[in-house]
Amino acid sequence: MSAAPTPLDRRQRRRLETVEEVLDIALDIMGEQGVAGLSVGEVARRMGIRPPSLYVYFPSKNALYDALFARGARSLLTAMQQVFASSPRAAQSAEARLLDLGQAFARWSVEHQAYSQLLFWRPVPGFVPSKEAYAPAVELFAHATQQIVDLQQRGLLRDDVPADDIQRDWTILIAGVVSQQLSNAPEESFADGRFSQAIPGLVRMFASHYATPRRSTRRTSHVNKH
Amino acid sequence: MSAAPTPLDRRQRRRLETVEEVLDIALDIMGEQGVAGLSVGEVARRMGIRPPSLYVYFPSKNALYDALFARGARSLLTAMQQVFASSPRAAQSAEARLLDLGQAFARWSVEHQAYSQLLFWRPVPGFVPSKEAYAPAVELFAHATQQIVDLQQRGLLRDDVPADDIQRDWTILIAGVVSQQLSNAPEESFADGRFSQAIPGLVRMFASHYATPRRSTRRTSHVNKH
DNA sequence: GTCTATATGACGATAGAC
DNA sequence: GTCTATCGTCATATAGAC
Repeated sequence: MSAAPTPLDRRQRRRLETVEEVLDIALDIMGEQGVAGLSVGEVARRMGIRPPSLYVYFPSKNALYDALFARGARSLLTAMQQVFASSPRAAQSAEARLLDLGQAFARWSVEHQAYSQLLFWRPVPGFVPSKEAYAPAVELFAHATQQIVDLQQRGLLRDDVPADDIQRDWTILIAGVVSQQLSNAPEESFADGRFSQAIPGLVRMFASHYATPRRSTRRTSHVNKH
Repeated sequence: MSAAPTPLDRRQRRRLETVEEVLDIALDIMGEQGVAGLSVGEVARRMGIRPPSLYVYFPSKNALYDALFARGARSLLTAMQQVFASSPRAAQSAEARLLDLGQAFARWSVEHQAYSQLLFWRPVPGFVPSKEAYAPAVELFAHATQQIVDLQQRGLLRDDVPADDIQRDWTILIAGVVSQQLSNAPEESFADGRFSQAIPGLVRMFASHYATPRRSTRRTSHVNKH
């Protein structure tokens, strides 16, 4: 649908290039001033044009935010799909698999902080992402659910707990790492970050907690969580 | 120092009342429009005065944010001190104690979302809280460290892992719950929230992971976390 | 078709009258 | 302590040059 086979003429190609340039510059500004610090005038200033000219490409500032949201969501989805596709059905433990997934997510978040804040928090008053911009995030969530189900079906995660519940706790864990790192140590790299370094230990804790119980082991109930 | 014994005269008392009214209204606006959506003009409008009149009480919009930050941090500290002081040295398990602490923190965060966003995230471009405004948060962090150390000294948490490391993982867990709830389900109450309801299970996982190991149990290493 | 020039109304902030 | 008047900047809209 969106991948139209019709070749783009010069004008359309030039227009797309300009749109990309606007988005690149907007991303720079958000990185410097904070997500809510983006201003249309500043984008125009850096491009050497007047603010009204930008309205040829984006009908409003929120439309610009929406394009940035869509771009960020696609970037994150692409980054995670690398991991989803890696070592398919390999004899990887739940812990190793979850570690790959969690680190990829946290790494992208730390290395794309402006996108992260726009995607995960609500920093811009009045801006709500459109359904189209949000679509890659929905797809990513579905892929992540499937990863949990896969691990359950391979007997690497307990299957007497709904995948949704495991995923909820998993997202809490990773969101916590990202939230703490971005809030308290945004200048630390992923490799050096105090909070990103906690991921292996946390994943080990998580994988142990949701491991398939050994047969005939009397376990403390997981039922009364609700 | 700050609790001056000098009685306030009428003028000073009236001034403080006005300051409190400004802060109350500002909090309302942040709740409706988002933290970055606060505007000096809107505060003045709701008070029935002109915007310049507010500059008698706050020299800038960021000073207003700073007062709100300080107020929020004091409110959170007070809420948590209720829990710190409760059942002192009681024969409470680590899990029960951590559950009380985590739920109190998350409850306050969910029930004071505007403060939470201001305190935990960075939604206002150019605003950095002053040292004085930040002080209650520093004190809260120190209290929380002491809670971990207490549990270690009472033999309820393993003491072969630095309290700082345990606290880091603990803050990640609670920050994750709060972050997910505020981002994805801000309208759900603490009691009904999909993410706040995950706290008991997560605390059980956490308390088990950091429980004092039974004697002569060969355990998977906690050392190679660094 | 894409830009410039220009205008409107809101914002944060300041100066000075009362 | 509150006001009016004012400034510079912002997002946004429109008219018209090329």
